[in-house]
Amino acid sequence: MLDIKFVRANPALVQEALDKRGAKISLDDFLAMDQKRRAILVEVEGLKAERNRVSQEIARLKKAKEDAENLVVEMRAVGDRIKVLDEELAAIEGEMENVLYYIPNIPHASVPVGVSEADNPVVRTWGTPKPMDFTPKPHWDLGESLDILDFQRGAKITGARFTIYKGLGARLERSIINLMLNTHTDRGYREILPPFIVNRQSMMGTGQLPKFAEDMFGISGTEYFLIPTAEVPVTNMYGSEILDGDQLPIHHCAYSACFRAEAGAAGRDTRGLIRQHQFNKVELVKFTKPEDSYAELEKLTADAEHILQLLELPYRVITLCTGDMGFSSAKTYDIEVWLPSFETYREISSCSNFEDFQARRAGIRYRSNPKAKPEFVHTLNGSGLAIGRTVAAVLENYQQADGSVIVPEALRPYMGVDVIRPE
RNA sequence: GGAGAGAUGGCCGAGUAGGUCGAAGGCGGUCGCCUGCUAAGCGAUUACACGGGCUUAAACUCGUGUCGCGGGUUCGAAUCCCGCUCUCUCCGCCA
Repeated sequence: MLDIKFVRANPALVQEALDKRGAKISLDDFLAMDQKRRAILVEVEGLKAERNRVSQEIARLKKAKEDAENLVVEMRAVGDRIKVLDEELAAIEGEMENVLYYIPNIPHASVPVGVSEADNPVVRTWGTPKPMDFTPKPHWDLGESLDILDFQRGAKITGARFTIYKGLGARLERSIINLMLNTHTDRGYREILPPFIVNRQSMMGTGQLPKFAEDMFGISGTEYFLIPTAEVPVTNMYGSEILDGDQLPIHHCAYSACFRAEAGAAGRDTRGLIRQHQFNKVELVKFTKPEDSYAELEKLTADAEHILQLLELPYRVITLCTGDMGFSSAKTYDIEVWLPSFETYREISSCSNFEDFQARRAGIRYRSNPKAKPEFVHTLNGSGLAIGRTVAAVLENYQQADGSVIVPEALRPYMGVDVIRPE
């Protein structure tokens, strides 16, 4: 959510930012509502001030056993008028809030202007795909022939885009989770295991709601939602709090299952682990002072990359252009891992600086010193990494001509085996 | 799930036969004083949001709102009424 004072003071700048994003929102109506709101506020507050003053006068008169009936009658009328104005005010504030909640973040000045993923520049590339003297199989074929992934039965017990991991497949998923959590905690992130279900307010806080309700799994009969990412519970942990400046930066890592309805994505990546309604992810979340957030974004991205380096998986980093960025983000790097069967790089992590966009929605503030006024923190997060896609990348990049898969060095202590063969 | 108790400022804790209470007192914090150092002591100060005025801005100042959340009664609500949420205790159930 943007600062209404900032919007008021810089309407042209905000409008330009919205246009660059391709957001079809006009601020004119909003600014007109803002003006009306303040006019009503001035009137109603004046009336309330009068009522407060006269009410004290009534108290004084009654104590002195004098007649106050005239004033009471007068204030009754004032009270009626206040009630009417308060209702008008609530209506207009509701409308404004509704607009404000649907306005995306303003892109950082360093974000390239563009309309689609085709305009995302590559920042750097790490590693080179291993040459293969055979045709690489897609991970779903490998998973099925090794009997470690079961898409058929996953669909039977739940539905499409739900997968069962078996044997060393389950072990691989768990090993990757542990490798990531151990690595990140060693590098200064405090581990969190959050609830996988959150309330509506948390979903508002990080920006999934109200705009993207159709992408979420809500729990019928309740106001609860399955989390689409650990970002939601972990970021909202400090909602409505004022932190001490010396607590910052806060670095958290968190494993969670993630649940996404992604109604609009049907038809893409229908096979394999790439696009599931339920997947596992280790998330990195940071709370920083505003002046540090962009340096922290670089470090966070590097921490996510570090996992791919440990696994020796080739990847590249791209900057999302203005037209391709997520709703809440001010700047996003995507990390894309090489998938041989796709003959391309696919997203495995998304690292974003939200600046104060989420902090304002969720009410996460800090004091730079004990006497300072509270300011909004900056929040950042990134996948560190998506587990299912990492499994896919490991299977595909480490496959051999005979259909077996070599276990990457870094995972062997967790896996207990060097090679995955049909059992 | 059933029964009961509770929710006040950073923390503890007063305040309910409605009236000058944003809220006593204590602790903690900050600033100043004092003091070989430390400890102790003395004084002052110490919520947040929104809006008006002033201003480049801040500071300042005025006002409004906030005593879990939302609504109601009333000239006036921390105090009365209704709904909700959360916490605690006991019972039941349960991994």
